Parts: sequence; structure tokens; C-alpha cells
Amino acid sequence: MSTHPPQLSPTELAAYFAFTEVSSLLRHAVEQQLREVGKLSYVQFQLLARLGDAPGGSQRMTDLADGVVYSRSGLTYQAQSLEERGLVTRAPSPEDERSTIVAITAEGRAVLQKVFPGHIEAVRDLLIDPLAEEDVEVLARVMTQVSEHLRANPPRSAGRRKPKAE
Amino acid sequence: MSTHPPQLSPTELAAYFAFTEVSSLLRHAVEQQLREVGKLSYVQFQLLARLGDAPGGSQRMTDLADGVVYSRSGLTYQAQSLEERGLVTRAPSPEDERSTIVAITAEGRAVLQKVFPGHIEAVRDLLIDPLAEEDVEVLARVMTQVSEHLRANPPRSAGRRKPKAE
DNA sequence: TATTGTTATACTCTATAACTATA
DNA sequence: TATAGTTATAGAGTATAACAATA
Repeated sequence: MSTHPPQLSPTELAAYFAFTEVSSLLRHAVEQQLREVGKLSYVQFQLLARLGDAPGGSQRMTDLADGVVYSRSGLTYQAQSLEERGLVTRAPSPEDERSTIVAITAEGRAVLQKVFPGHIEAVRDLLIDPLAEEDVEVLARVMTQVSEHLRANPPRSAGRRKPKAE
Repeated sequence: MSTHPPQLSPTELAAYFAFTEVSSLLRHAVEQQLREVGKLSYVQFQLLARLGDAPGGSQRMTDLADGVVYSRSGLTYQAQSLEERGLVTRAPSPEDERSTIVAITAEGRAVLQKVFPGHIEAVRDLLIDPLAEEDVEVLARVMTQVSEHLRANPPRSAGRRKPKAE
């Protein structure tokens, strides 16, 4: 089905290896910082940050899940955990009683604020500062291009509800 | 301690967001492929691949851990699991009886071979193909620069043995 | 005493399938 | 019947601390 060579060229390999190395170190450092400063997992941070940006500070579960979590029960688990800590609330949507609206609380926003500086510092230290200014622009352009391609051609079954098999 | 602005510029933010989005989708896709085709977690794949490249197909536990796993017990866990499946062997080093030498077996290499084509295809589809040829080169250059910086300034305590506190 | 690795344990996270309730 | 979400459950992975053995 593929018309491509089955191997990666040295340059392609270099791009892949360096990319994964950086992403895994960055991810680990960020997770550590979030855990230490805000007792948040990376997923929880993403959910909170998303709610913080959302109009009204709230979103439906399904919309919230998008791209952050790959199973519905996984989202329920995290949302419950955040709710128990008082960082979000959950309530049935008035418009569609099947839906649950998740909303960030004042404490939730406080935790976000507490966590942001160190988060930004980690990203800066590990990803931004090593690069010349032009290269940050280049990185932004290149990564955006890839991410747009991924949005346009979503990899098979990333978070979709199970297609009815059999 | 930091002389940097506490915020990220729009370009820097764009670079960070796109980078994490791509890395998380790529990681997820790759993990799925490895699991389906070879019943390997990403960490297990990395360990096997490393052994496959190592001279003699073997390495000491400590050297093997480097950058792949962030705790010693985590490596023991994975090595045990690979050993139970017959993909690696473990034996004490003749040179230093404290050390354990991990070696990839023929079955281990077979699993690697089985998994490679789909792995490469995923990387190609999701990371390489969306980019023009020059941009792959650019990505390789930029990511290599970051990764070299990270090697030179290792983030506090990534995998090192706990510094004696107290 | 320092280093290498394992074990015991506890915890977090994830995914699948079955289930409830609403549209 | 399809959709939104939860629950039950089980499994995989991770980290910390205590431990044994070797240098």
C-alpha cells in the first residue's frame, strides 16, 4: 500500500531519534515539575489548562477528551480525581442531559497559576533556550506543518468511539 | 536564577504546543503498532533496539538504562519481562560480579525484525512525509542541537542514583 | 564505604466491556 | 438505535525504600 522505501535515510533517522530523545526528556522533566509543584499528572495539567482557556472555564467531557486522553474511562478517572481535589466540578448539561459539563474552580485556577512559572521555565530551559531565535521560528513552522497534517489525516482510531465490529 | 522573561512569546508557545502535540500523537501511534505487532511496550522496544545495536548484542544493566528508564527497579522489571519471553538473557558479568549483562537472543532479534517495518512506516507517515525534504534536514539539525544541549546540561537528576540527602 | 542490581510494596494510569440514562 | 458517560475490573508500568552481594 505504501510507495515509500522501507528504510529511513540517515537524515530521517537522525530527525526521528533526536526528536524522540528531546520529547522524552522534556516530557519527563515537565511531569516531574508538575508533580512536585502542583501534584498534577501531565494529563491532569492538560485538562485543567484546557478548561482554563475555554470560554466560561467549562467544557463537555467529550470535547475535553479530544487529543488528551485515548479512552473515555480514562477521562472519567482523571475528572473524578480532579473533582475530589476540588479543582473542577462536574454537572449534567442543561441542554443535553446525557452530557457532563466539567468546569474549573477557583482552586483549579490557583493550582494552574502555581504551576505555570516552573512549567514555562522547564520548557524554556530544555527546548527554547538551546535554539537560536530563528531556529525557534523554524521549529514552530515545521512542527505546525506536521500537526496540521496529522489533524487532516488523523491516525486510525485515536480516541474515536469503537467502530461497531461484528 | 533565571534571566529570562517569565512568559513565552507567541512563536515560542506555538513551537512548544505543536511539538508536544506531534510528539504525543507519534508516541501513541508507535506504541500501538509495537503492541499489536510485537506485544512490546515502547520501553521494551527501546531496550531491545539498543541491545540489537550494541556490539555483541549485550550491555550492562546500568548502561542499558541510560535515558530509557528513570529508575533502576523499572529496568529490572522490564528486563525480567523480556527474559521471561525469551527475548533477552541475563547473566552476571565475569569482569564485575555485581553487574548483570543483558543480551538479546535470536528470538529477540526476530521480534525486532517483525516490528521494524510497521514502526518505520508509522514514523514516516506521521513525522517524515508531512515535511518537505529540506524541512526534514532542518528538523534533524534543530533537534540534534537541542539534544546535544540536553546531554551537555543534563536536567537535574534524570536517572542518576539518588544523591545522598540528609 | 560505594556500587550494582533485585525485591517488596504501593500507587497511578490505562483500556475493555458491561451498564445506565438520555436523545 | 445511537450517544454520553460511568463503573467494574484487570493489567501494565513506575517509583521508593530496604536489601544482598560485590568492589
